[in-house]
Amino acid sequence: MDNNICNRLPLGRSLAILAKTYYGALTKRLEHLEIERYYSILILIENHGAKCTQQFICDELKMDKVSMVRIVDYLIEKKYVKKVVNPKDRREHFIQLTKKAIEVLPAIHQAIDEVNSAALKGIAKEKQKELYSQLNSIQMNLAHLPSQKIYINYKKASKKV
Amino acid sequence: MDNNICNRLPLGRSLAILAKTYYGALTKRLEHLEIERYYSILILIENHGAKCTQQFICDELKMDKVSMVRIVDYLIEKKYVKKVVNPKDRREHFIQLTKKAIEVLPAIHQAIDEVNSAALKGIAKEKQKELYSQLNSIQMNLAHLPSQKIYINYKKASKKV
DNA sequence: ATAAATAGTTAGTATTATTAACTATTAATT
DNA sequence: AATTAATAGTTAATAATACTAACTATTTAT
Repeated sequence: MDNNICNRLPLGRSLAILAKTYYGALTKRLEHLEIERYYSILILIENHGAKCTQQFICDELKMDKVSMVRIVDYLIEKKYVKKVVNPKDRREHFIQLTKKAIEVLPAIHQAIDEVNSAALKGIAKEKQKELYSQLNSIQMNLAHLPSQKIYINYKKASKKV
Repeated sequence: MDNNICNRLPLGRSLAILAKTYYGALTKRLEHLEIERYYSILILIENHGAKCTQQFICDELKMDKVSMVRIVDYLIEKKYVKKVVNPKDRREHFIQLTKKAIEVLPAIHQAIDEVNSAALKGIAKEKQKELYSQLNSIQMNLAHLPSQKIYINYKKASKKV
């Protein structure tokens, strides 16, 4: 049997395992901050600026908006973000970083850098870039893949009708 | 802002999104089979043979054994697997494929092949191998990563003590 | 013979995802 | 201008999954 995890399992399963292992390592480094797994949200807002609506965050992180309500509530309770109604469109709420979040972000980046460089150890810098671009390309390829059910092709012999 | 998902988000988050997208595509192709996301288990057993214990499956798929109890129950209910007590060690139960599972596996493989080739479109065969080997190496690197909490390095100026 | 370890199970809890129904607001249509 | 659609966010209910602890049965180690 092949000892490469990607050959033993469906690609998506391998990716899920990687993601879980990565999250475990990262979350342990940051669990005392009480941001759970929500550092991605802080980083998203950090990158995108003061105009992140909940819907935007859901779209970027491929999460559903119902779950996002509670996550944002949690982050507000922990004082990492605040909600600001968009005066131009009062349906939208901008989720913005607080002073506390800004203070904490360097530690988050440090943890991510540590785990990233541990994860990518042994992979040359150019290869890392190539890997990132391949992963991005996979995501793009899958994002709008039409779905068609696959049916079982029973052999006539095994079907006694 | 960089438009590559891996540069916008922590690597683990990008991988989780990829995994989710992949699973979505695959599950839609197979949802009528009522194996939920458990085709990985069938494939694992297919590869490893008749001596897969629940614990082995958990170790391979990085799942916890408590959840595995219910999943195996579900797969038994749907007649995809059966439980056989290991006569050499009666604590262990081998999880084995049924005739139904064996009949269904070609359809699962076809679906995986379809989604894989869609996902990897535009990536040359040798590059695919390289990608798989990089993903495997990331998993190995992360698997036994020691964890150390990262603390916030407050500037003296911002701390009025 | 006893203690420790392992495989699996059950119960309880927490997290997350999913669906549907809802409010408030904005945009589109007649 | 009035009505209808659509959008952002919320709430409630349900289902899936993960995690912890406590438990049984069995095997291994002392």
